[in-house]
Amino acid sequence: MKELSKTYDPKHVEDAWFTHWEKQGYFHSEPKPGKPSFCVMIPPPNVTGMLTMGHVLNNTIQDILVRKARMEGFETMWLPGTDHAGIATQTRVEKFIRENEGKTRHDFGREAFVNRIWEWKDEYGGMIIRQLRKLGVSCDWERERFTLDDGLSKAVREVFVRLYEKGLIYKGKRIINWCPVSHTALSDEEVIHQEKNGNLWYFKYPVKDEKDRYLVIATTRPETMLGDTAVAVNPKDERYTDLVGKSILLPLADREIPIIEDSYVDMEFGTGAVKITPAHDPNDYNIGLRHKLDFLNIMNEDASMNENVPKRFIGMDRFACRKAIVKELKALNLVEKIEDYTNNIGFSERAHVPIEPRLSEQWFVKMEPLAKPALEAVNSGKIKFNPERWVKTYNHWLENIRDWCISRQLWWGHRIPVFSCSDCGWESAERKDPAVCPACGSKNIKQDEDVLDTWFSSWLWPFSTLGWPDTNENLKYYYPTNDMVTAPDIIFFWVARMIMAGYEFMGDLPFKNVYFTGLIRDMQGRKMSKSLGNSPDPLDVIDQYGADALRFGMMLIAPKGHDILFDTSQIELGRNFMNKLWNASRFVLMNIDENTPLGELPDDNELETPDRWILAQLKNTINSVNKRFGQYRFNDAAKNIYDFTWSNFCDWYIELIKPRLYGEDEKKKAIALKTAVYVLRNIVKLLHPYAPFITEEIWQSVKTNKEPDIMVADWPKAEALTESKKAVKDMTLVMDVITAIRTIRSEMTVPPSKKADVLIGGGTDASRKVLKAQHDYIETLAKVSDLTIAENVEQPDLSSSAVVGDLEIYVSLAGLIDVDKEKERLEKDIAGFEGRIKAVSGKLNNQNFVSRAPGHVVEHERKKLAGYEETLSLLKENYKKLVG
RNA sequence: GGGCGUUUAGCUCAGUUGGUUUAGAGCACCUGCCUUACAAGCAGGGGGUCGGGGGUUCGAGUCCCUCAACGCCCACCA
Repeated sequence: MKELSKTYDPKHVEDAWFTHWEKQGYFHSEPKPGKPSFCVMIPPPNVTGMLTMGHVLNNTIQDILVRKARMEGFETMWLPGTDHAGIATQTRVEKFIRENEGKTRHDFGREAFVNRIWEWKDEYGGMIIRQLRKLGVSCDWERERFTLDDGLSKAVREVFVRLYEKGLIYKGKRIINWCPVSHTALSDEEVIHQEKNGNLWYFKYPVKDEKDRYLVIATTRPETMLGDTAVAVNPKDERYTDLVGKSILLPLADREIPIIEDSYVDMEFGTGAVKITPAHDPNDYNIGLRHKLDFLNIMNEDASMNENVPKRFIGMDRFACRKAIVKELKALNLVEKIEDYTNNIGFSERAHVPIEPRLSEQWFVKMEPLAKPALEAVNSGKIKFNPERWVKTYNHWLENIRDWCISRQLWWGHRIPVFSCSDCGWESAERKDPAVCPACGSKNIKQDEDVLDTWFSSWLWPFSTLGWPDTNENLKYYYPTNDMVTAPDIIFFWVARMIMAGYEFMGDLPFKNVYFTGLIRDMQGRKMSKSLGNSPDPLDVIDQYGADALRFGMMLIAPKGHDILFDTSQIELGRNFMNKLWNASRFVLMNIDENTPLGELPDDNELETPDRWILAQLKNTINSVNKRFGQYRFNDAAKNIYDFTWSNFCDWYIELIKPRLYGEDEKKKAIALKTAVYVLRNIVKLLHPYAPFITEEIWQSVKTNKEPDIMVADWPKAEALTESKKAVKDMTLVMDVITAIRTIRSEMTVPPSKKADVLIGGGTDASRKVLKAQHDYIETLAKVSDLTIAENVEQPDLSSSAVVGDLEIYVSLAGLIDVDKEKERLEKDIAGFEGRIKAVSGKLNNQNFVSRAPGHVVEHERKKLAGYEETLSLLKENYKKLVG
């Protein structure tokens, strides 16, 4: 027997087990040809990241999948790692250096600065991985990877060169999304569109050689007017036909620009005349191309005005310049009106400032050829999405895919492996840095300055982490992986691209299932964010309630694929459950000794009805849990385990076996104990994926010496158990009777200390036989002093009555009966059954129902009605007796 | 402008292919209990007609249409 504290204290348990598991090597996996594998790749968190509730949800789900697979006998490998997160990390370290040393990255130069980031990474990076361990996640920690480590860098380079050689990577001068804070290009996916209240300014542009004639244009971005190189109208717009071909004298800039026609222009919007700024707007850029306009760049990298604008504006920030321009135009009486206007503004995902469309030379991946097999894989069901509805989103993006801007003007990342020769003009992507120009032998070669988008390494994650491009055992054994668990907000960034890369480079799918989690929000439905301060620190929650409670509580409130409104108080449910389980275990352990056989089921003929009942319920629970897992319904499976443990095992079964445990009959006691231990062993196994620590702790006390730790033990088998339909039916009756007596006692406020005499009459020979056989349980659980069960019983004078089916129950209440209360009770019951009878007979009186509904449904309703009527008549009889 | 999701008890949510009771759970609430596993607990109770409207069906919270509210995603109208 083991001494256990009255309240479960996770702190004393969790870290120790994690250390133990790691020491035992349970986390590690090696290919075992012949044995089925189960592999999950962690979505690598940013190396700068800290653990959030979102990570808790995501990684708990992965750990549940992985731990269950491990127990089911798969060779299970969950590969952890971090992402170098180009912009986020570089920005972070720049800030660090600025704050600590007052320097900028330019004070160091590229190489020294990158070295500083590596130093920073070694010291502060990957915090999140250490935090994840507190959660108990069972990653193969020996296989931790980093998107910028040597192996992955090799994969990135190989992929770049292959795509380059295939003609799928090209360099082009385009309008791209420019982040004026990070000074780099961004992909379309890194731009967040937000509706903002702004203005629509109507400016009067003077027409050249036409006195007092103006063309009024509407704009949301006055500052770009300094870069206008045309004004466009729709060719069908008769209002302006006579102006086409004429020129505008652009105010402030004092330039002459043409008035052109283009069908892109919407006649309905604004004035139907549009200022064209080809270097600062994607649409204007296209018009500029069509009409061979000048591309006048008027901004610096930080979105301040450059030397292409009149002197007084040079150096101004774009928004300051906007104000200045409006002011000057107003002074010139060239502002016709200003309207309120709501428009969509693109913000930089990382720096949270409006992006600036900028014309620059960048590298792109041609995506369309890659999209085809990726679309096919998901639509044919080879790769399954859970929930399935995300397929639509996925398809829409892939069907309208645009080329991917992969170059970033940063220092932290994989440098683009393109080299060029300044002597002969040779340029090529190379697997190895060339020493001299392969074309002319010159030493004047240099590498492209840019680095690659972070996602250019992430999209290779499922196979680059396994050693690709080198063929090896790991790749052969673990690829394709099984489940990918991620949030839907990176379906484009990552999921779609991984599928494309999987097919392009491995010729096969990267994973078989994708599970999209919901987002964690606060109780007001707001996203959790640092600035709102509404994101609890998971480590605090773990400290307060324990990792198991956090994991289980989180899973209980996380329905499949839906957002979660999270509040820390909800974790109390998890904590309470852990404590409940702990105490149930304590109870069992207090009663067993060294001689109690563990893991054995008593002989079938020795079992009593409650034993058969709990084992049948256990069977149902195992089956149901397995089914829910198959559907990725982790919350439902958690609920199954919770209900079985709390309601069936604790509330009923433990109470039911107390008479045997406290009785004199050693054999009966042993059978009850064996069964209880058996059930408890299965409970902790079922719960282990959710709550690894407490289940391991309890398991140690109920496992045999030969059995391994729970983390590597066998998953419960439902086949080992029988359905025992009769036992379930009988116990249901017994429990109903007990509940009915308890209800009377409670409503009549009989003190728990006071036992009452109970008479049960009516029913069938069979049902009375069942009750007689189980009378001990009724007496104990309903606190009955004298129990009489007979076909005909006489209602005692001072008693309260209830009806269970066709059984009448009388609880003797001498001195406690309150006639008014009793009347009220019976009236309520009678009304209840009258309501039911009305509903059912309504159905049965409907000829259409009787003739058209399936026979078994009608039959069922008939049986219901008969039962209700019997109950009702008994209730009425009792009521009559009561009121005289 | 397109697409998606949500709307069930005071709160947070279940309700899987339409037919087991008059729709369930946790929290909150009310009553009674420190009953030797557990007061982070035990026993009992009250509370919703399932966003509005229409339809299909013998039968709908569960399918269809429509309206409304909230939320999310995508989209180059200045």
